[in-house]
Amino acid sequence: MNASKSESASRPRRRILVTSALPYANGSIHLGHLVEYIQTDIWVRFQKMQGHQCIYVCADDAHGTPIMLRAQNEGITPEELIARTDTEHRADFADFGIGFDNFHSTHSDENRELAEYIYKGLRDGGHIAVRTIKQAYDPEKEMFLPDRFIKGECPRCGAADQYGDNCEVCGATYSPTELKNAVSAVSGATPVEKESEHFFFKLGDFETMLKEWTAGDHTQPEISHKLTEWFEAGLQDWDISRDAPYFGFEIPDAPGKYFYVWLDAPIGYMASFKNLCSQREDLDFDDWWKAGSDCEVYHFIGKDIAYFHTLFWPAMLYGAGFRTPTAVFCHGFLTVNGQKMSKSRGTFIKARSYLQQLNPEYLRYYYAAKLGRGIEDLDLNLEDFQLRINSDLVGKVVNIASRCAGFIKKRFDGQLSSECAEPELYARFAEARIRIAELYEQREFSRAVREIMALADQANQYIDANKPWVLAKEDGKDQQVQDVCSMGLNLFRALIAFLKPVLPKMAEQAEAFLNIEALNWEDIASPLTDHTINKFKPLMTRIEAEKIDAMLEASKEHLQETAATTTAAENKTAPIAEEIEFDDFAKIDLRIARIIKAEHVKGADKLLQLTLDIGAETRNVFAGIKSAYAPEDLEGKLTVMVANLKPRKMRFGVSEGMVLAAGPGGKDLWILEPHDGAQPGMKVK
RNA sequence: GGCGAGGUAGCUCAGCUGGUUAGAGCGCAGCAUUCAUAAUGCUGAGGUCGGGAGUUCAAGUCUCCCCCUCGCUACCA
Repeated sequence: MNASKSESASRPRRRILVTSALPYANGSIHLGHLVEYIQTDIWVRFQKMQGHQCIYVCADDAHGTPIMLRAQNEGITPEELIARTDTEHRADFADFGIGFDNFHSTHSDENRELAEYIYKGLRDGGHIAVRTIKQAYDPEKEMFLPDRFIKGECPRCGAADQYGDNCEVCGATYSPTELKNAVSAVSGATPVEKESEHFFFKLGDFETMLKEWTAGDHTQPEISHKLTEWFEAGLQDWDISRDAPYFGFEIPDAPGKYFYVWLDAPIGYMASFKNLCSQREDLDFDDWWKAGSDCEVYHFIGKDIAYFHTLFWPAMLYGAGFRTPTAVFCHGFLTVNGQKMSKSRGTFIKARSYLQQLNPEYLRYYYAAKLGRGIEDLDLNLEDFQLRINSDLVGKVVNIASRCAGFIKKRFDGQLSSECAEPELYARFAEARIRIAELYEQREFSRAVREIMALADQANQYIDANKPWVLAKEDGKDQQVQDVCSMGLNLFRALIAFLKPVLPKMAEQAEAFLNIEALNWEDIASPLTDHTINKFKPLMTRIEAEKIDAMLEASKEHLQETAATTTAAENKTAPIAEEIEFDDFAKIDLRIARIIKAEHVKGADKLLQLTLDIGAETRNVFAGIKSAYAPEDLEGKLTVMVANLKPRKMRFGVSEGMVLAAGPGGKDLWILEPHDGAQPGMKVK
């Protein structure tokens, strides 16, 4: 013990600030978010166990148009909305054992001050440009509309209900002004074009600095490749202002202009830390954030927001005279059972839905068992999840304590042997702490877990080879029984310490069982001897398949509610088109068609090629319904087509008409099907 | 289409700069065991390493072509 303390004291104590990306205050935390928070939390807990000063901060990302509008829809203020979300987020994180040192909000005084300070620094440095741009404007609501709040018909394919930037049906990209019959998704009014002055951050000013920074091992190799690509494409000015009304911070000396949410979001990392500094004597904000600080700053993020964190963010900090991040660590996305999370399959699982059925530490372990330092996507295979937890944690690790504790408690009154029976075996475990620590440090959690489980196997093999249950029946073997079981418990203690960053709650229970102080990494250097333990209680129970099923089922139900509400909202925002004469309608020749063949189109993302029988002839039609239908599900079915639509040459061939479908797009798309009795070729009127 | 990341036993994944019969865990089969939350131990069966061609004495590992998956991006009524 003493030796280990001096050893740890001899290493320099690092000062490390760690962040996870800020969750948006407009929605619930789900299992995808948790990959990042769990990854970060494990790393932070590991650093703390090493004796370093490691500070983990986060905050809700509370600004922006979606939050403003959602609050309006609910008839509450944005402040009320974000306060409610804050409570929910904090509870979810706490229940998953995410141990933030501080969780703050971007809608805070600290963040306002810092955002203004950074902005002024950039402005005074000549890095802000002002230009007038044209933008869609809702005259009724009197606000500028982000692209995703404008809906209309796709200028190319005519699909209804498409967003302002691209068509989900045909994939066309365009500007919102090109949409036909465009309406504001906010009020239903027709948007008009209006000019406005916007502020731009001149990212290009920082090209040299950024190239140096990104070359300096601050990002993973995969991201560094991506950055090269971005540099080649050229660094564009970044639009950082939005016009009132907007929920955010007003820009200094620019009434009616607000910081774009993505400007003040990363500043929220600093703001949260600053808020913590105000509560703690031992932390000095400038010490950590001044240029050239020797403290370390790490951002854990998803690969989708790498651009913000590896270009905008370092440039902003540098331009305003602050230090830049030590490193930005990206991770991949979560898939469930090998596919993107899906609401209809019930695999879009909220943190709370999980917690209602399962122990959060199961998920922490499973993620740890699959996380590495790369940016590959991580798959939560639920069957594998169940088997893995039951086998590794319950069957191997916890079982070691379970099979030793009874002997020690009953026959030796909870007393461990005064000497370590197998010093060589213990030394193997003790020495492993160096290797495992290095793996944690490198964020190679999956490798660390593999090492730990290999040790757990050794512990079980040891017990099996020495068979205390046999010795216990023989006279005069008491000492051996005590020695073997004490040894087993010491190996268990080491395993628990190794797993503690991953399983903090189970570690705490194990510490109570072993009757010891909170374990630190170096405690593993020597075993427990002459020590009294407490009664053993099961530390973890097996996962039952029913729990997983219940979680999926609950997540499915959840979808139905949200689907109903969004459909209602869309009906409201899609007004009936202009009145027409019967003659206008009669021009359209609609026919019953039988889909005699349906197949994928090579190279097309959204199209299916249909061969339609309309009685007298067959037609070749391309339909943008691949996202909603599999070809084999369509063949043989009847539907309705526009038979006299002028043939259109497409990249993949000529389309001789179109089939009719309803729905917003994506998976939610339904083609029309006549009642039984209709025959191919019949006219629809 | 471009760029990036992948495609290794039923499942989840290791395999660094090319070098003995391709590995682990889980699952499966058989045996042993009963201290332990039916947990543990031993043994075993499973792979032409996405496909093809090439470089090499030697390729899962390098080169080229193709197929598939995921992401970003563009295009496609």
